[in-house]
Amino acid sequence: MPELPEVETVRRGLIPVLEGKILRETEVYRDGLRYPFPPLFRERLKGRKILNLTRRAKYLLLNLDEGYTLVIHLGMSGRIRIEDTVSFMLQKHDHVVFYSNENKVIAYNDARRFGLMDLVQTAHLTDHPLFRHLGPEPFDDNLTPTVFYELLKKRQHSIKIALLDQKLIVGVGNIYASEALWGSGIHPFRSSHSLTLKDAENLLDHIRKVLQRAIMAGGSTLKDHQQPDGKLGYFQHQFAVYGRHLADCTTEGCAGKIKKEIQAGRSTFYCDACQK
DNA sequence: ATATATCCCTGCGCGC
DNA sequence: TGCGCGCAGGGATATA
Repeated sequence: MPELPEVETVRRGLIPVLEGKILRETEVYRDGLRYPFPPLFRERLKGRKILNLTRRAKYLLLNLDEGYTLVIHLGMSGRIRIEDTVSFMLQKHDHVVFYSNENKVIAYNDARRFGLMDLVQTAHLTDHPLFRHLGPEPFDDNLTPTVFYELLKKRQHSIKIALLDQKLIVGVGNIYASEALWGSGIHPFRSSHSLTLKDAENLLDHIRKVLQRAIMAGGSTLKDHQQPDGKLGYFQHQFAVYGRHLADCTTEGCAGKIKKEIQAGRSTFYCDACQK
């Protein structure tokens, strides 16, 4: 499910369809997802112009006129698809459907309903309970290796668990945490505070590379996806370790096999031989 | 402040 | 083909 690159892919795919457009109508097919929809959700969205689409952590933000922001989180199974009004068919687990003034339909589909939507005042977004404690964006220039190192130093957790904590750094989920650690040659069970400045620099570099690569992959498949079925944000990745339990490690000269272990209830994939 | 367990819900793939 | 089971990429919350 969606980590930062998937949300970013969805955002980029929605821009041509939604930016500068009007939300003509919104239909909801249940009271809420993880949380109930806010009061007067449909009414307050009606007729709003979408100024632009941004992203914070794994949240997709539709910034509207009149000072509102529609906050969307895809949770574990949230998907967005684009269709034309004339051919639109409601599918199983379509919970929210937006109709634009240009006869496009944006359907939010979420089987597990771990996603969420909220409508908040743009000016107060950073005070929102879901946003208040978010850590730095991975691509933020202010997140230097030294800053990252200092953040990691404070944590008692293993480095893998620390990376999943959105208070430390946002956007990294279970897949890319394993991938970035493998790329850095850092063992997922090492304690966060044991990392040296050099380790932190190396890890930050690989987090950025892994996320960037995934965004590029999403972007390249986006064109294909957008044509017939309009589905955004899910595409085939090439993972080095994630889901490759017992397969050969692909590090050059490494004869190791990929291991899978549970950390804090989540699967971690790594290579014992080349991650230290 | 930080660490752990639990919960939200449905679908899918696997072994039998 | 069907059934039961374990597992799934997120994150809030309660509790210590």
